[in-house]
Amino acid sequence: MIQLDYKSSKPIYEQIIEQMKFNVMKGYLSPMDAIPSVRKLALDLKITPGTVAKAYQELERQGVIETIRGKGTFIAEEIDIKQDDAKIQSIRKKLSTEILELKMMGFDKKQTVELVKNVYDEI
Amino acid sequence: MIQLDYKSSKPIYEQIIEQMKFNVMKGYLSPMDAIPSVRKLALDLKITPGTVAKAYQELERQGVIETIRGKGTFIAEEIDIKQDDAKIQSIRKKLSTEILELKMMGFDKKQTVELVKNVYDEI
Amino acid sequence: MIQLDYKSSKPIYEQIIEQMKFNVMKGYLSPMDAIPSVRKLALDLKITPGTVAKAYQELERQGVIETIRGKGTFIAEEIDIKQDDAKIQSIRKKLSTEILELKMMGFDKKQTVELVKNVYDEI
Amino acid sequence: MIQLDYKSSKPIYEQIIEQMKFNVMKGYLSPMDAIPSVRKLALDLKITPGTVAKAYQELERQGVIETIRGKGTFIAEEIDIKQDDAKIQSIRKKLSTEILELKMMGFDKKQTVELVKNVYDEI
DNA sequence: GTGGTCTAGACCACG
DNA sequence: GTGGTCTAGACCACT
Repeated sequence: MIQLDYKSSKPIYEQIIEQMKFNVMKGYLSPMDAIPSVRKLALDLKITPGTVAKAYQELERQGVIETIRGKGTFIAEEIDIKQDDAKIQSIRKKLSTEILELKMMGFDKKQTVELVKNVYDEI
Repeated sequence: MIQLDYKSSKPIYEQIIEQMKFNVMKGYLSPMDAIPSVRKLALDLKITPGTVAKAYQELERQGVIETIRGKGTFIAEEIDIKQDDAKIQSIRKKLSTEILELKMMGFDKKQTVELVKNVYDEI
Repeated sequence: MIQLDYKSSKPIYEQIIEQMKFNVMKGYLSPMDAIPSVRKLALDLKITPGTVAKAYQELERQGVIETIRGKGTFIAEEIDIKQDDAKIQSIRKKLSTEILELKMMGFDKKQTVELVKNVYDEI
Repeated sequence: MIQLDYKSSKPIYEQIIEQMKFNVMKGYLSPMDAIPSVRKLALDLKITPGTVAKAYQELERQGVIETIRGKGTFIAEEIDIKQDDAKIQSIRKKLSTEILELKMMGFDKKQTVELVKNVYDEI
């Protein structure tokens, strides 16, 4: 369900956040589905519960999951992350960094768009 | 020439690297052009020389700039960053993260490509 | 009669307490009225009896309801919660937290009082 | 600067968040002012750095403070917490709980408003 | 020196 | 059993 890359410089809790979103996007997880408890996922991934808890809290803050006290954690009924202008600007800036790298490697506009289309389809 | 965002989570030295590359890409800096010394740029940006040095080292490693002893630092004569497969994979992974965010906000393929095209043209 | 919000961070038993008080305040429940047994309310709300029992215990402690052995549970004949200074201080502290949030969002005194008046009238 | 109530059921990190906001609201802390480092405040309050860090991260997320890597943490230049409708509803619900308690104690509308005015002025 | 992340435990309220 | 909070350490990147 979640594959961690321990060598990556990306924090573990961010990897969990991203892959949980990916699983929802791909339909592997549907609204109201239960997700593993903090402790269980921690055991599975061989990390400490605190790290999983941090990921879950951020996912809840973003409206992707919902926790019910004493019951467990579930995919949110309605996931609609509103198009926050500030957030789009932030993503745009990050995209800019990656696209600059591609351009420096000689990618032209068409090649870049092609790559983005492929990546989009994978999600 | 370089605009730093101290509040950004992106390290200062990475901001310098990225903007130096951007300046080359836009033609603001051409091969053989002199760039400020470590000390001068550090003074201009009001940061410690160590941070600038770190950026220059990485830029030299990537073949973007060249240091000529006793003369100073210059934009490299021939900047050709080879299309390293490992690097493309790394960029692809980062792009994937950003595009996932867009998709969760409701961006469809066409909107995403449109955004990427705009970003590409800005560089 | 009681509407639970399982996603809320407010404990279920506290939600029961609050809404029972609300029903009394609004006149939906009058002194000597019978209220559902622990088991029945638990069934209705699809929660465990223990949670309902905890709510009833606290309501009885506060003098809002009374249990008559063999007869059932009823709204208290005389509900008069005395103006305990310690309790007022406690409420004042909680109010302060919420009003601080409003003030940070730009609410001036008049707007804040207006909001409070509206809330008061709803109860 | 910060006074913790260790007996309170309110989490320590929330107490820090609230009091930091209070200090800003009262003008005890102004934009660009440095606030104690995570470690220093932890030492002062005799708690672990992790708890302070959690408070600071939430304050940053709310736009009250800004961290500059390797430099420290500062009150944000422009604190303007936007009037999020969802947030106002949430505060309204909490206010409702407190006002219900007051009403049960016999507070009439005028007394309630008076109390709120006093609390507002204290902030 | 700074904050960010993570570990390996613990206790608590809730259901 | 669930998540929430806290402790007491550690290592890391950045400045």
